[in-house]
Amino acid sequence: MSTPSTPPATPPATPPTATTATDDAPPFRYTAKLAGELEGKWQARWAADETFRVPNPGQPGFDASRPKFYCLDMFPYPSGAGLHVGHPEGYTATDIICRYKRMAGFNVLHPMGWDAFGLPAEQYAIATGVHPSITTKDAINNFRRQLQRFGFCYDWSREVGTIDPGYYKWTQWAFVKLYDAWFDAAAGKARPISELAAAFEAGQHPARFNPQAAEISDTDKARELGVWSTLDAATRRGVINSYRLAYQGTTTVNWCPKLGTVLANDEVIDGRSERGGHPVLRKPLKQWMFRITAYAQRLLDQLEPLAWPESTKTIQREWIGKSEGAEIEFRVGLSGQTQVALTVFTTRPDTIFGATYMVVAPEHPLVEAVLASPGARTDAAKVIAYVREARNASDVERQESKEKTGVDLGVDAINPATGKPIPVWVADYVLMGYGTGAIMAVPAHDERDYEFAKAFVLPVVEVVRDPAPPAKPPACFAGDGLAMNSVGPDLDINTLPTQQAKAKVIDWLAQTGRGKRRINYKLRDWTFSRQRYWGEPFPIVFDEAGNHYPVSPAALPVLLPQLADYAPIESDDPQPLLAKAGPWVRTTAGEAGVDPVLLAPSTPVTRECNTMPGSAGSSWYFLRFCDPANSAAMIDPQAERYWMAGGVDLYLGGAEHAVGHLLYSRFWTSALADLGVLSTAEPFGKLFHQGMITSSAYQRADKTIIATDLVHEASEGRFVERATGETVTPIVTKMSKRFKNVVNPDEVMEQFGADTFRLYEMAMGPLEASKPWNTKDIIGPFRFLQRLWRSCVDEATGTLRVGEQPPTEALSRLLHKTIAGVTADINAIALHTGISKLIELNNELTREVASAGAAPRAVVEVMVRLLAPYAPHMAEELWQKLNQRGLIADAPWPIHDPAMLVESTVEVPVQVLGKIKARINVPAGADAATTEAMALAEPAVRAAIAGKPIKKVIVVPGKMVNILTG
RNA sequence: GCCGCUGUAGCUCAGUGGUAGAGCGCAUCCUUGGUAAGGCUGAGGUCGUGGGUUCAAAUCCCACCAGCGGCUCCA
Repeated sequence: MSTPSTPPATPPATPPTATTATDDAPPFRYTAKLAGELEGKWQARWAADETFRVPNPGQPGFDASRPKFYCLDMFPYPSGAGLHVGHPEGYTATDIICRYKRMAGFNVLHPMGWDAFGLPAEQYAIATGVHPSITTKDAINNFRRQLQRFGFCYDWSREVGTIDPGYYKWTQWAFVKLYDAWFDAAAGKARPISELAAAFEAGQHPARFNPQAAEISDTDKARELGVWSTLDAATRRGVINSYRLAYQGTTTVNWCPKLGTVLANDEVIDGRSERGGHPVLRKPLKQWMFRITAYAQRLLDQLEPLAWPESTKTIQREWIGKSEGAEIEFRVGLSGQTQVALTVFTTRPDTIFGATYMVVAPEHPLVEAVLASPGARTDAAKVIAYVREARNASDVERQESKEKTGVDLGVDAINPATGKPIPVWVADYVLMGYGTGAIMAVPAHDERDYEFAKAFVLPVVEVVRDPAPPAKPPACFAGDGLAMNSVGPDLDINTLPTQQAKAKVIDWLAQTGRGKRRINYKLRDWTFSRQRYWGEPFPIVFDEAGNHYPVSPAALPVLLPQLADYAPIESDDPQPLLAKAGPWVRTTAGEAGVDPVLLAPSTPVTRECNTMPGSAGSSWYFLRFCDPANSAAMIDPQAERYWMAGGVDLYLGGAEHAVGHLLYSRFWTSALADLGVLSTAEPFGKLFHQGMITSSAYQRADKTIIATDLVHEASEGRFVERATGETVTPIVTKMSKRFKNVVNPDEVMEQFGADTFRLYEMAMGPLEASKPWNTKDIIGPFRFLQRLWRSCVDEATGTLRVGEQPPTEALSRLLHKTIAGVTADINAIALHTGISKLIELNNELTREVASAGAAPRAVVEVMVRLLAPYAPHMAEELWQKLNQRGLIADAPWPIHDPAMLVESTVEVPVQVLGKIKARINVPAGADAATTEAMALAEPAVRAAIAGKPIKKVIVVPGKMVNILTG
């Protein structure tokens, strides 16, 4: 027997009169209009109450008894086009998780900010003259408005933007911190540069250039410098600089003339810029670089325990690209008696007896040495022509053909193992940027060397035997095996397995001074200069001799100067745009804020005119969210220790940042932790990638994609291009303005409301999968919300329609099953299956409403809380109607009763010879004998057995019975 | 070429050895003062293909096919 509920405590002020559907709809049906009203109402309430503001330790209202949960979204670049439907996918997921965590009793840090430096605003400025800060701020305001429309539970009091001077002050500060630091290989961590200088002074550290420095030549590295105090100032400065984590190096960079800037390797795809697809050239340029390579091993080791997708960890490992092997020195004879050393890196020192020739990269210094002092066979003209052509080739051209090309340098090296001469070639399949830029070629056991040897008819000597050769042995065996043909004057590794052979060769190399064990990494130092305007200025000035000095922390930030125009400087050589700001560029040490101890205040200096790349501000923003307004420090240590303990608890964003942003952030965090700024070296304890939301488009026969508005459906399922009449194939692909298949979230919310939008995007499929947007499917989640609303609310009066009667046993069981399921699903980030469970619960509830006349209050009070993370606005409204105090956002998360999950009887299928013949209901927990007896008593089973002898009966209690007959 | 992921109803996806499921779509009927709607009922599946293991395979193993993503001369 149900009792009518009391009227709601707070009836809506004005009943909705119209709907998008019809004017005849009941006044309190859940329509887009009603949804919009509820959503506005609750968003205003959350904002007014500062519901989602979370205090730091030590601040009023901080509850130390609650565990912390730091949930971070990758902050967006606020483009002028506004949000697309891909943004809210991840943001909705984290919002659901954060709302659940709040209800489950956590202190939740869930911030949002803006990655706002970047090229698009600057290109707009070039075209229109509008300052990038204006367009960027407009875009930010639009993004914020759109995000707030979704009802996300961000703590907006913590909002930061990388373009705020109060923010980039600390980006610059971090740069100086790394500039004033070196990596102590012995300690395995970064230390202040002053400690290195002191160690040099005290003679505790040998006075020499950093042997790991990429920017220092081998000859400088080999120099014995002697006693530190006897060195001249320039040498000492050069030595110190070679250790700094931020240094100036002249490297071949990816110069994009069209964008007027240098790009990082991960910003270049197939020789073209990731942004815009413009051609990229390789040019030598003096750049600020970060010595991230010093951290290669740390970045590998620290990666292991992280709760990241295994695929992303693999990508990072491969990007760092550790390979273990040996460095081997070969003597090369030039003209006359001249000999030079040629050092190679190899992972297969065990194949040294099979090294029948050598190859150097076109950029290798040996090429110049040979041309200066040619051998008897040297064809200088041919070498020069080849090297010139190879050097001028862009990356695209080099990759176009894998045909092996090369030229004999006409000189010989001595294979140290055999003592025999082998020719030295130059070829572009050897890359200057990897290892030493030179290889010993072992054509019998390396595919590339084999192809080259085949093309130029060079000898192939087998030195490794495949212990288990396949039926069709390949021409070239690159695996591990047993050494053969490997005896020389003073080394014999015959019959040794590859691993042992490697060890023995390395020992021999070390003993005879011809080489040593070496670990090589693919990872390169991080190019940190850009020649653009809209980025952080470097806190660096140069004296007239070109020496660099940091701006002292007290003088930060170095503000961006105003420019009259933002067009790139027309020049064959890369030129930074800030060079246009003459009066800003030419200043004095005192005005720039250089420490007077370093440089007298009156000294004329010029400022660094490059700016930092977009990845500067994003390498540490997760730290600033912990303490966004601090003007005295990058981050308060207490706040950092609290929120960053174990790293961010959940970091959600696209997989496209697997190596760029995620690696850079790890490097900054590790280095800043080494230097005592942070307590945690790894920024992101748990990482999750959401999939891309795709959309439909059409593809021509030649695989090009055509915009949706240029196609029509000629007949059922057949699509043709209007202009040509050519048949096109419907496909799913990423959303793009070009394909005219972009969905605007504002319009969707206008039609259905934010709760429906959130539900739809989550119900599309697993968060990590890429999923096509189907506008016609949105009605599904909308109807679910409508039905749920109707289960609880009288559509004619808007009053609650719940009864105080106890729920039926079945509904009660389902309710507890749903609590357990939804909770487990949220914890597992399986948000789509959680929605299904809520739909099923509501379906059962609808049946109960139909029979009893009202929904049991006990069920509704739980169901609404389960709904709250997904559809927070409707949940708040129903919570209020249920006459509950306070916000549902602060309500406790329901806990299920495990006893209610135990079924009293279970249905068990009975198979005869593996085919299901009947289903029987047995008491839960019935043993095998009972189950078997019940199965054999079932008439349909007896019929299937048909009197045949029973050979065996398999019973899995509670699961199934299988009867095998003879 | 290498690595990874995916392949289940028309569509999008759950289901990790033991009864093939959900939402949307589709069909039938009901309601026609809830109607760009609600409800009832239903159809629809060689679980990519082939082999193997097992009493039993969508699920485990092997091979192959297709699609998607990443890397790509890394010595």
